[in-house]
Amino acid sequence: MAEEPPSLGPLRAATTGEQVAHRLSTAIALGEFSLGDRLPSERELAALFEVSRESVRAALRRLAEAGLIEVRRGRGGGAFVRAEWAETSENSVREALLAQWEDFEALFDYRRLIESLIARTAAQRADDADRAAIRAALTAFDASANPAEARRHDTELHLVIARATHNARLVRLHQLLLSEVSLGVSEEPYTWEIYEEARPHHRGLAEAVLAGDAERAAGIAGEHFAITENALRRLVARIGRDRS
Amino acid sequence: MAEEPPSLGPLRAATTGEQVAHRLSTAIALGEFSLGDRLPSERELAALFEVSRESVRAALRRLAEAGLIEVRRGRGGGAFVRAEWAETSENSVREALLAQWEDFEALFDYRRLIESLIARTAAQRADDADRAAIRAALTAFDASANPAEARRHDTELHLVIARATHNARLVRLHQLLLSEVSLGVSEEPYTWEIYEEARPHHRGLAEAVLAGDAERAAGIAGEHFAITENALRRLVARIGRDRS
DNA sequence: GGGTAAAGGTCTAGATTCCAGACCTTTACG
DNA sequence: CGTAAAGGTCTGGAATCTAGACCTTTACCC
Repeated sequence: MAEEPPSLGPLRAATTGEQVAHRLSTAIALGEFSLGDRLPSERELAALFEVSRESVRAALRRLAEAGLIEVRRGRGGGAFVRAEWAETSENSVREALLAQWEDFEALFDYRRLIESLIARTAAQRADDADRAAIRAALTAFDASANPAEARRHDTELHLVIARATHNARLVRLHQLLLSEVSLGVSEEPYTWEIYEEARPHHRGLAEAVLAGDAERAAGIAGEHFAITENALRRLVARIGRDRS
Repeated sequence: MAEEPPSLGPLRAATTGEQVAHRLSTAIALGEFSLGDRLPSERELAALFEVSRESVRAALRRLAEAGLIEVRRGRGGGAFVRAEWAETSENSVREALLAQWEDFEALFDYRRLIESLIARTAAQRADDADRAAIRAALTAFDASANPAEARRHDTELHLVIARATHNARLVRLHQLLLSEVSLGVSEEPYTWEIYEEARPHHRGLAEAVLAGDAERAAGIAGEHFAITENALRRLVARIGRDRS
C-alpha cells in the first residue's frame, strides 16, 4: 500500500512530484483516463493540483519513465496513456512479479475478503435506485463488444455495487484496491477470455445483490475476484516455465 | 480519514511537523503510549523519525494545543500523554461531535462492517498458535481490575483476533480504524460500565472464533462494535439535552 | 547547598524544495 | 506561412527543513 507506516521509525518525505504522480497513476488505474487518452496539459494540471508546473513535470517524467504515459511535443501534443504498457517491459514485469509474489498473494487475498464484504453489504442495503443502476450496468457490460469496453463496464458495475453499500468509505476502499491491483500487475492478464470467464459471475453477482441474497453475493464475489488472482498465477507459472 | 483524495483537485502539502504529529497521535491512540506516559525526548524523536528537532517541536506544539499532551520542562520533563483530555474541552467536544455527526455515523458503520469481516475471517483461519493467543488475551481481559487495564487488554484481544486472519493488510486496517475512532471521540465514552457491557461479547466473540463458527463470530462482532456507537449516541443525546 | 545532568527553549546559517513567471522550441492547423 | 498550443528551459525569490550551537529550567545526587 502507500499508506501510514507502522508507527515510529523514519519518516519519508514525499516530494510534490511524487504525490502528483501518485494521483495521476491512480486516476489512470481507475479508468478516469483510458488507453490513448490525453491527460490535461501541464499548465492545466498545475492549476488543478494548485502546484507549480515544475512539479507537474517531475510527475510526468516519473510516469513516462515507468512507461505509463508517452509525451509528445508540439501543438496537439501532451501526455498520452500508453496503449502497450505491458509488452514494453516483459523483463521488469517478471522481476516485479517474482520478487513481490508474496505481497501480491496478500493483496489479492485482502481484495477478495473486502469485495465479499462489499457484495454482502450491498445485497443487504441496496435500494431501488441502486438496483436500477446495477441493472443498467449489467446490461451495458453484456453489450460490450471489445475488451476495452468490457473493462470499462466491468469497473462501472463493481462501482455501482460498491455504492449500494451506502458507505462512502467502503467505496473508497474498493477504488483504492482497484487502483492498486491495476497498477501492480498492469493490464496484461486481462484478456478477452478473462471477461468471458467473468461474465456468468457478473450476472450471478448482480442477481444475488438484486435479490438481497447476502450469502450468495458474498460467495460469488469471492469466486469472482479469485479470477484475477488465478490469471496472475498462470502468468507467473508461464514466466517461471520460460525461465527454466 | 487521512487518506488519498478523490482524484484531481488541489493537493495539500503536509508539512513535516504535521506528519510527525499524525504519527505520534496515532501511536497514542493505538495505546503504544498510555495515559501519563512520557514520550521520548525531542532529540530522540528527531533521531527516530530522521527529522530535525524543530520539526518535532512543531509536532509537539500541535499536539499540546490539541490538548493531547502536556509538556514539562527541566530534568525529568518532556511530553506526557494527558490523563484528562476529555474534560478539558467540553465545548470543543460538543462542537466536534454535533458538527461531524454524520461522518461518525459513516465511520462507525464502516468499522462495524470491517470488524465483522475480521471476526468471520479469523474464525475460518485461526490456527493453534492464534487460538492460544486468543485464549491468553481473553484471560487477561477477564482479570483486569480497572478501566485502564481493561482498555489495554481489550485492544490486545482484538489485535490477536485480527492477526488470526493471517492478512497483514486487514490487521493494518483494524489498527487504522482503532486509531481513528480513538482520536475522533477521545476516551470519554469508555467507562467501566462499557467494559462490563462488553465482557460477555468478548467471551462470545472469542469462543466463536475459537470454535471456527464464522457466522456467529461475525454477528457478535457486529453487536460488539455497535457498543461504542451507542455510547457515543448517548453522549450526543446528553449534550443535545444539556444545550436545549 | 551546590554541582551536574537531562530535559525543553531559542537562535542562526545554509541547503533544499517549491513556486511564479518569462522565454524558447516544436508541431499542427488554418 | 503565420499563429496557436503544446512541451522544454531558465532564473530569482519564498518557504521549509536541517544541523548545530547555546540558553534556561528543573530534579537529582553528593
